[in-house]
Amino acid sequence: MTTRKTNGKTNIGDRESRNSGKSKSSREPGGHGAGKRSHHHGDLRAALIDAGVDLVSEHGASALSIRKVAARAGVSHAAPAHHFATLADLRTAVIARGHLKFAAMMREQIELADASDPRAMLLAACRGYMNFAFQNPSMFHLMFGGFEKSADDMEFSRAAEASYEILREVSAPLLPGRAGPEGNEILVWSIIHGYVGIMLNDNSALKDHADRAALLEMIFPDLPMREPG
Amino acid sequence: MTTRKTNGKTNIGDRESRNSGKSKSSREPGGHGAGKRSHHHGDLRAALIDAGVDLVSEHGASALSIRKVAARAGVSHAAPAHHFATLADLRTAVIARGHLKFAAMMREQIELADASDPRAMLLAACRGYMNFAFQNPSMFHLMFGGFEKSADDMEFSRAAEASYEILREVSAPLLPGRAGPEGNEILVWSIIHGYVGIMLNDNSALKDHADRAALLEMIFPDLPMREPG
DNA sequence: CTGCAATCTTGACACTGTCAACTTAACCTT
DNA sequence: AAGGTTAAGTTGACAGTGTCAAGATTGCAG
Repeated sequence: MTTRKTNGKTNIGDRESRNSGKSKSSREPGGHGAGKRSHHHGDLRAALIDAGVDLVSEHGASALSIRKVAARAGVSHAAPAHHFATLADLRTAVIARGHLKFAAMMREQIELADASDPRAMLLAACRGYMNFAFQNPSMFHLMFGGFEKSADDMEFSRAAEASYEILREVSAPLLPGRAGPEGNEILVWSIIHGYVGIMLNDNSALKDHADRAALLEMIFPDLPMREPG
Repeated sequence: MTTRKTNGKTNIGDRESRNSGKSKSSREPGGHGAGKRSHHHGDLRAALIDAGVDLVSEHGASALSIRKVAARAGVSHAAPAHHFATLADLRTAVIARGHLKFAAMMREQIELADASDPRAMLLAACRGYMNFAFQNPSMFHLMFGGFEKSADDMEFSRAAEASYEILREVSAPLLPGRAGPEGNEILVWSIIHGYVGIMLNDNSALKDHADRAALLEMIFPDLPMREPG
């Protein structure tokens, strides 16, 4: 039986918030570089991604839908097709956006750390990793939960690569162990990725480890690192 | 434009494979224990889960659908409702089935290992873990990819707990390090879970590590273990 | 100013989960 | 055994989904 929502939210397609507040007649169609921002809507592609990010954050990874982002952006259900041919394309763009924030949150912590202390740098990156995952669990699931992505999205590829590059950087000072340089990088990566994945999967017994920042330091083994200098 | 399937498979609802081969009049309604196996169909609940497992294996974690498992079991689209009230319930049952195989594959490897060598036992469990994940990637995603589950499913809870118990067992001989006994258990778990998760997420550079069994031994740090006795 | 191409709209189709009402079959009571 | 209750199956409907097709609108290029 469980609980059922009888039929909430019938007011999906409320238009009228089309160009709210933005510049209406001062469109300044000049350069401005990357954005398409040409026709009716100000910048629909970006608005759809924004809506998608919110949607995922509010209702989970599998709540991302073409029709809902269209409604949120105030356009018809078929409008997104001109920017994202399939749902996977939209999803990939949203994931790319997620990777930007993911990388930003890691860099944020890294810049607070002592740059001359490789271990502090590594732990800082992992702290940023965890902060992102626990503050955006749905986005994390969307990014790493095995959803289909359009492989040819360059924006996504670059954003994802930027994230991985950070982990490569902080793993670089590790002295190669049995597994070689690449092996240690994978090790660090596996630990933090696996730890977060487990914690997000509501696994009862381990969930109540409140002080994750402290646990982070403890959970890492004594990886051999180069001397600072 | 990507590739599109014009409109394949219109023959969804082919009935006629209702009781194919099974005992038709010799239903033997006696004890036989757990199964409900009472009315029209032989054992619809199990058949639906079977179909669900196949469906996930063939078309991915998000291809699991009530109507498709119903069609595969040869019943109407609303028949599953009497066994699984919602899609999340069906999904949870399929995941429970996955955990059974997951645990079995770990135990399979453990029993091949030298029981007096704790490290061999731990590596064996992890080998089974990896075997399951790489042979059933879609099921792995379904199990750990953040899909909604019905929390009150006892069959699932027991199956999942059985899996975790195996990891606890093989982690037990670890000597407590900085993180304490529980910390080391989480560490082992994180490494294998994270490694598999990363490998399944087609992350370019690391994908071509062919010999995973060999890498498995290398990637583990030198965790302190009790002497065999 | 005329065409064109990009953008957005409406409409349709097949598919989905879920609910409601109905039919049927198995069991339980008398 | 007859009858009633209920579980297990059916058809039908509804809202919501991705996606395609065709028409309308807009801004820019010629």
